[in-house]
Amino acid sequence: MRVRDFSRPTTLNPDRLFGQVAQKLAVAIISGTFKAGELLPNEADLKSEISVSRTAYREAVKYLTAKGLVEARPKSGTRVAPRDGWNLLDPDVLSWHFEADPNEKFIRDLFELRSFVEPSAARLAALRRTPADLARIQAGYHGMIDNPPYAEATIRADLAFHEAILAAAQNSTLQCLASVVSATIQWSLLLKSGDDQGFYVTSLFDHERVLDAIIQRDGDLAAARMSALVTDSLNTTLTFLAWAGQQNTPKIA
Amino acid sequence: MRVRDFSRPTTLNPDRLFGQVAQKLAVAIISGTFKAGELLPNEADLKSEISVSRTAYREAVKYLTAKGLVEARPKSGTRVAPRDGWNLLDPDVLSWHFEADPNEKFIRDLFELRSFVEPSAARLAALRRTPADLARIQAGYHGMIDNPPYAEATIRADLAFHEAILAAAQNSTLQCLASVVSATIQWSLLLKSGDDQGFYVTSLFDHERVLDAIIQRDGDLAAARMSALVTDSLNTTLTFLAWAGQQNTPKIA
DNA sequence: ATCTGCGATAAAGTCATACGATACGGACAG
DNA sequence: CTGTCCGTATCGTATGACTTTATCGCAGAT
Repeated sequence: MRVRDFSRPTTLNPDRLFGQVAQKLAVAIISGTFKAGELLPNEADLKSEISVSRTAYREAVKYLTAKGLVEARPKSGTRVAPRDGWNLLDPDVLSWHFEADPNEKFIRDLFELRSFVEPSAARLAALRRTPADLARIQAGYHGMIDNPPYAEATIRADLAFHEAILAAAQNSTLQCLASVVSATIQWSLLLKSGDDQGFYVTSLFDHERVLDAIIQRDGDLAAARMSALVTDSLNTTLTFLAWAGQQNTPKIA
Repeated sequence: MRVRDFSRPTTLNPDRLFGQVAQKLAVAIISGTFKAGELLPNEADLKSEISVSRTAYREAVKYLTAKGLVEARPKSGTRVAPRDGWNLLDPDVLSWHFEADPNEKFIRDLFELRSFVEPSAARLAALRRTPADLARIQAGYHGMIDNPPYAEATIRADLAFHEAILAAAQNSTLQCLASVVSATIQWSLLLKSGDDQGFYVTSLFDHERVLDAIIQRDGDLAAARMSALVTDSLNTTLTFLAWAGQQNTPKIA
């Protein structure tokens, strides 16, 4: 399931060697290749898998430790942490999920969280937006309608639209959830690519209505419309997930 | 402002050397000792501050990199990242904030986010709770009323109460926000310690009403009552913040 | 036979050193 | 004053040795 990831820059640098190792390990953990037990014998993996120095390996492990994926203890080895210890909201962790098979439960959870947060964020954005904020939001919207459906530029504009709304809410912690919103958007676009155009025009209309409410500075309206947008997005995504679930073996965690 | 931190176990191990270095650096960054520019000359800090090997130092930096606090570039040095790049929702990052002076804007932001998320979580908890979930929630509540006000056991029970509700919502991403809820609770308890008892009984009553709604499996009621609980908690905290702001110099970022 | 305690051991943690890559900045020449 | 070049500072990576720690097994005692 290797797919294009349009996430805003994560903290991990894939150019660096340790970054590649971290990514490789992380994807293996998230995919379930490594369960929640003991894992990779340090030196063995070091020498065999990819010839990499202990330094690079250890720094990769530290990176994963910081995100709660693994926990290393002096004697028992480096274990994969239980899933409820992972920082699922971390941009890197979210991004790594795109490299693994879609986890329906997880995607539903993300949408659910988004449905709690983003309408409220839209309300605040309508009330607190600065002229610069509004310009960013409008730029995102225009980027969506000025580009062909499902084009990379369109997706980027979509993400920019939602990020701009979160930024306009003037709440630093809400901005940290931008990666959650980005992730759900990307999942929905990815999963329903090649689908009919009905969903697409609906989505555009939903965005326009949100933008309109924010322009009017109508908080409640913005929240309601953003709520509708998220619901629509979720429904189309679920439609595909249900369809895909019937196709092959439904391996839902 | 060093205070007792009752957070659930973070991923950082303070027993390890690199963990102490990471904590030290992180607090310095969050406190604003290091701004968003160049920072600590590697070797100089290495040799002077605390005699620590390059390995420990580098792994500490990698840990902070993973949380978005710093970004190291091959030549220009290790810079402190701009604040909007920090993973403010990370348990460690939240925890480190307790070591710095209270940042009113940040605390307000945390409460705002909590007010968006926790009522919805309470609604789900009322609808999806298992018997085990309910037992956990009730255990938390009883821990609050069976212990003296502001005792450590009471605070732990308070945190457990809210964590149990988040867990009962059966949404893994909501559980990741438990640290946000914990942080706001601790800020409110910390800031208004030594205050009058009125707030305390109000808080207990708020909790009881939430529990009652969850027992009744009334989602809307649970959401409304949790919303009231958060509002009350925020108001008492703001009361103190405003009062404290008049006392000494209001250095609010 | 079960429990207790101590030591061997394995793995992570830490330290020291070395070399390579790179970007910043200053020196020198035009 | 400007442009080029080289030195240097700093991070990235590699390697080897030593230390700390916690687990496991063995031995002894109850």
